[in-house]
Amino acid sequence: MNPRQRQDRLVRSLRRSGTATIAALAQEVGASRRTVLRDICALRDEGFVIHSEPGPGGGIQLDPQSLQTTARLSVAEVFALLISVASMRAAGNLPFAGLADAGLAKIEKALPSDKIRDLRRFLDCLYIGPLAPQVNIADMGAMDPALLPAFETAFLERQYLRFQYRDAKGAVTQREVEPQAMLILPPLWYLVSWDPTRNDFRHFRMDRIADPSCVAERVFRRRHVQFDDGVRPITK
Amino acid sequence: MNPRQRQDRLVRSLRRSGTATIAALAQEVGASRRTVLRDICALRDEGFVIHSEPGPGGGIQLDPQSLQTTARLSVAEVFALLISVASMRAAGNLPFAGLADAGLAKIEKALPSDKIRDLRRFLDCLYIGPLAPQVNIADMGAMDPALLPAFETAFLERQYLRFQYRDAKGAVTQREVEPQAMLILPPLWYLVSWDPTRNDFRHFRMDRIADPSCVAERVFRRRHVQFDDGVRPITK
DNA sequence: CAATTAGTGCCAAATTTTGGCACTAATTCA
DNA sequence: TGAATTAGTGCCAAAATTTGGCACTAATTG
Repeated sequence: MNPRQRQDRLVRSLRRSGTATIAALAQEVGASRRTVLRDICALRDEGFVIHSEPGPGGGIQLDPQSLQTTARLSVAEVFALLISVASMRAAGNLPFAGLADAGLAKIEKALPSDKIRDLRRFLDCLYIGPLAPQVNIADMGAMDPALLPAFETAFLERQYLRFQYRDAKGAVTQREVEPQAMLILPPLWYLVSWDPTRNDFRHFRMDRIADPSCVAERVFRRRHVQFDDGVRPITK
Repeated sequence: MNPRQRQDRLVRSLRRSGTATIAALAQEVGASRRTVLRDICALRDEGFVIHSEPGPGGGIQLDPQSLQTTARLSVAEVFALLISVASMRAAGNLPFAGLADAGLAKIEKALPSDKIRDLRRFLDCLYIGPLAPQVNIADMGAMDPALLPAFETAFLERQYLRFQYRDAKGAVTQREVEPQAMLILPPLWYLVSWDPTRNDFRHFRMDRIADPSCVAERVFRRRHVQFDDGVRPITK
C-alpha cells in the first residue's frame, strides 16, 4: 500500500478509535511499527495534531480539533458535506458510510485548521447521533438542533423528558412526559408522549418545544399498545 | 520533487495556461517528458478530465468543467458522498443541502463522465427522493427501497395507494388506502392511512407491505385532524 | 524495579520512480 | 503527398525513495 493511502487509513482509524498504540496501528495497516511512526511524523508535518502518551495504557491520539489538506472547496461547501456524511454515518447501517468518511477526510484536510475547528464544533453542537434513526435533523425545521441530545437520552434511556411547551394560543406550560414515538405529518414533526400528570397521551409539535431536559431519576416503560397486526396506536 | 507535488503543479500550470505541450510542462516542472506523461496518466486515473490534441499547435488541456476542483477522491468515495448528499438533499428543507450539492458537483466534474453516469444511474435505482422527509431509507429495514417511488407519489400527489399487506397472522390482504402520515415506534415504521372501504384509520407496518402502486385516478384530501395545539391525532 | 510505549538513528533490502530510447498514431501545413 | 509536430506506449536500467529490523533513549505506570 502506498504511503498516502496508508496515512489516510491511519487518520481514519485514529478518528474512529480515539486512542491507539503504534503497534496496533502497524498491525491494522499491515506495516511495521517503524513505518507507522514515520507516517505519524509525516502527518504531523502536514499539520495534524497528534498527541502521544508513553507508558502502559498510553498510545497516540488525533486531536479532534485538528485537520488539514489539498481540496479546494469553500468552507461552506465542506461544511455541507460534513453534515451530509455525518447524518449518513449516524444512520449506521449503510455500507458506504466508511467510504464517504474517507472521501471527506481528504477534503477536510484541505482547510485551515481553525476553520475546521469551527465547523466541527458547530457540527457537534448541531448533533447527529443515535437519535437520527428516529429523528432526522434535516426535518427539525424551526427547532434548535442543540436541544436534541436531551431527546436522544430520553428515548434511549427511557427517561422522562421535561420541557416548556408553547401551544397554538401562545400559552407556555411546563411538561414532564414519557416520549413514546415520533409522528410525522409532513411537514411537521410531533412528539407523541404519555403525560402522567394528565394520565393521557399528548402530542407536541417539535418546533414548539423549548429547553428540554431529561429527568434521570425516573425511568418509564414503553407503552406498547396494539395495532391490528399486534400493535395498536398509542392514542386513545 | 515528489510525484504528488509535481502533479499539483501540473494541474495549476494547466489551469493557468489553458493549453500546453508535454515538452513545455516537462521543462517547467523539471522532469522528463516521459515522467510528465506518466503524471498526466495518473491525473486522469484520479478523475481529471484532460483533453489532448496531437500535431502542431496541439497539446493537452484541462477540461474547463473540471477546473473547479482539485479534490482527489476515488470513484467509490465519490459514490459514497453522492449517496450522503442525495439523502440530505432529499430531506429538502435544510439550508445546507444546496451547498453540499454544489460541493459535490465540483467533485463529480473531476470524474470521467461515463463513471458519473453509472453512479447516477445506480443512485436513481437506489432511490432517494422527496419521500425522504417522511421515510429515511436508512431505516427502511426489511423493506425493498425499490418500492419507495410509489410511496412518494402517493404522498405528494395525494393518490390512493394500493398494496398487499401481510398481517401478524400471515394473512395477506389487498388494500387501497389514503396515506396520511408515518408513525415511528422505534425500531418500526408504520404507514398511517385512512381505509375508505372500512371507513376507518388503519396502521400498516412498512416492512409488511408488498407491491405498492399508486392509483392515479383518485385523489384524496389530507385528513387534518386536530392536536391540542390545533392538530389532533388522526387515529380515532 | 520491571513492563510498557513513544520516539530516533542507522543501514541494507525492497520497492517505486525516473529518464532515455525506440516506437506508433494522429494532426497540421506547405 | 511528405515533412514536421505532438500525444502516447513499452521497455529497461539507473536513481531515488520507502521500508523493516535493530539497537537505542525517554517517559510513564504500577
